[in-house]
Amino acid sequence: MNNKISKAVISRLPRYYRYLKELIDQGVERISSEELSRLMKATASQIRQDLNHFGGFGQQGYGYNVKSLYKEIGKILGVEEDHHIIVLGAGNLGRALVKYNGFSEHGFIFCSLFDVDETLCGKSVNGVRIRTISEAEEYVKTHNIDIAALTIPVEKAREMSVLLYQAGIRYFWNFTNIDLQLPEDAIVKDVHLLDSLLELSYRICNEK
Amino acid sequence: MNNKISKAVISRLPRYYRYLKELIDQGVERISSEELSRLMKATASQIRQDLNHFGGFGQQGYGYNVKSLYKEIGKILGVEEDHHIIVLGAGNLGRALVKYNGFSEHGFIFCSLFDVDETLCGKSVNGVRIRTISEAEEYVKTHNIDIAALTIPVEKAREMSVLLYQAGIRYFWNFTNIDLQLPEDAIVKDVHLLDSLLELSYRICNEK
DNA sequence: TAGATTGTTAATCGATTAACAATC
DNA sequence: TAGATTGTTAATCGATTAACAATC
Repeated sequence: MNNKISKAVISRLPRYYRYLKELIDQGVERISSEELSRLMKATASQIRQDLNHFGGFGQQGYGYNVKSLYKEIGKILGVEEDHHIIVLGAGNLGRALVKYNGFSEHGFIFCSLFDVDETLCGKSVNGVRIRTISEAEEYVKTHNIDIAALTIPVEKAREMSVLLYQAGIRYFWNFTNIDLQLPEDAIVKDVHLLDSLLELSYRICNEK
Repeated sequence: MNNKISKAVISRLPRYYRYLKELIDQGVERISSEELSRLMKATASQIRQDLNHFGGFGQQGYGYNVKSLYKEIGKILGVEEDHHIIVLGAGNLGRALVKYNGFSEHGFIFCSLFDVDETLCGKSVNGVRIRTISEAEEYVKTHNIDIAALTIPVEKAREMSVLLYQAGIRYFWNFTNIDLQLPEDAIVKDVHLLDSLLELSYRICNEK
């Protein structure tokens, strides 16, 4: 089932997932790749190709059952399992992530915040306790943590990403303005906010 | 100079920009595409191709002057011009964006926050005033706004994106969990946080 | 000049789209 | 069965990489 599915395909799965949810909410029971392609502004061909990487979810002459396809993609994306996250940095962004409640319904659980500021230690944000960053290594060694979200300053991020990798973390959600330097088997998902603003800026300046 | 440069190329420019900044900070004066490729984990070929879309910044036998290349890419990205941003939604994420001071050095200026909660009206976040969301349309018509950042709930985002488009906004920084439905000439840069978490989740579940 | 490295063309690779036989 | 639409193979397109002549 899973022989080297390209990043492009994987990155489209959450989008399918979103559109299917919407269709469920609208009470749509079945949909053809053709109809879905019109909604999503993709080609029907691509949709069928993408889905067939994971199995034959459709039925000739009928299309796809919305509910069951939604469920299948959810399974593929792993929303049926819990994922434990720690957040490095209890600044504005780190706290905003923890306060947002939209992640939990897909199995993402914030376990702890960590900050260099010791005066924050012991406080809680949305029920999630803040610890000092020096406790982070020990914490991931003694808890079942899947993902580390990094919302700390660049220099601290360099240091902590390596330290957390050594402690066993392999999945990173990186909000810092650098590329993490980690071994090949670390999976880093970057959210480079400044980069995305700069892309907008490029479009503003070059495409009047 | 500017005949249809692909999105892939444009999306790499901020990254070049970051690495060049770092090299400047380290006091590096010149760099070859070969050296840079090792740093950035790209091919030297790609770097030379990419840069040559915008002009011959290098010199045979020498390489690229770090400072001047940084400056040139900055110009291309438009960091020498100011960009005015409004933020729809004064929730945790909206406030975090406004409070983060790392954008201003590249010309990004937050002009106003807007929220449905009228009790917030008149307050300020990091010196940026909060207004009621019903004032947003009038505000963009009477001020020089380039970018609208959306950090509001889905239903409100659908409504407000159309309204802002009609008021003249063409550039959107979208943090909501939907794809905006706007005419072709609207440029939307999505920051789909849940999508990126789901990609991580996929990797966790499918690549042990 | 010789060496280094670019700018640029050509080759390769991978991803997207088109086409159609299979089948519900 | 006939019509619709998938699953899948083949064709196309675009992006990446390799190669090398140009040139500093």
